[in-house]
Amino acid sequence: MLNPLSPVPLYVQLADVLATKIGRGELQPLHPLPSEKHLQQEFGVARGTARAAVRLLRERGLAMTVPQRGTYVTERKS
Amino acid sequence: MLNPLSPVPLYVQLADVLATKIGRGELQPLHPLPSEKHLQQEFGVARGTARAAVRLLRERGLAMTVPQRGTYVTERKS
DNA sequence: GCGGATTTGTACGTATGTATG
DNA sequence: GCATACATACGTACAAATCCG
Repeated sequence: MLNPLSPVPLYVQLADVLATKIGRGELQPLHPLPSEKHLQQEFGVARGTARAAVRLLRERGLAMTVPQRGTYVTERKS
Repeated sequence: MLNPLSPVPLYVQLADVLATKIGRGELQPLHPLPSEKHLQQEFGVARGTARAAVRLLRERGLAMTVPQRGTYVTERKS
């Protein structure tokens, strides 16, 4: 899935993977993203890396996080 | 300086301390902020905590970071 | 209401890479 | 070549809020 040898940081690669899934509709608006723990296990990264990827998605406006609840795909125009 | 028992996270407290110094003019626009290592030592926090504080300052528009150079106080309109 | 599981938040430490001076 | 400084990535631990049985 992710390439540790790429100059593109793992957390960026992971965010891109998730963003692509959102774009494809595999992850739908108002539905939860996989939890940090799930992302760790699925992609074999550390939690900090998974968190950084989710943070990037938030900064891109693709997701929003509710503390102690989870992170949800943002409802989007277009 | 910082209060570990406060409900306010250390990295927020640290960002506030730096923001106050900027506001007072103790840290001036276009001048460098203390390095992450310096912040660690001066405030007795881990590097991740110092980084989080600097990140918060960037998000607040108070500072900008140049990789491998340092973080600089942002030039501000009053 | 209680207890356990889940999930995010904070904080620590360490190591390595890369660019700058 | 060496020191500095930020970037990435790993790991660990505990806290706090939520959810569910």
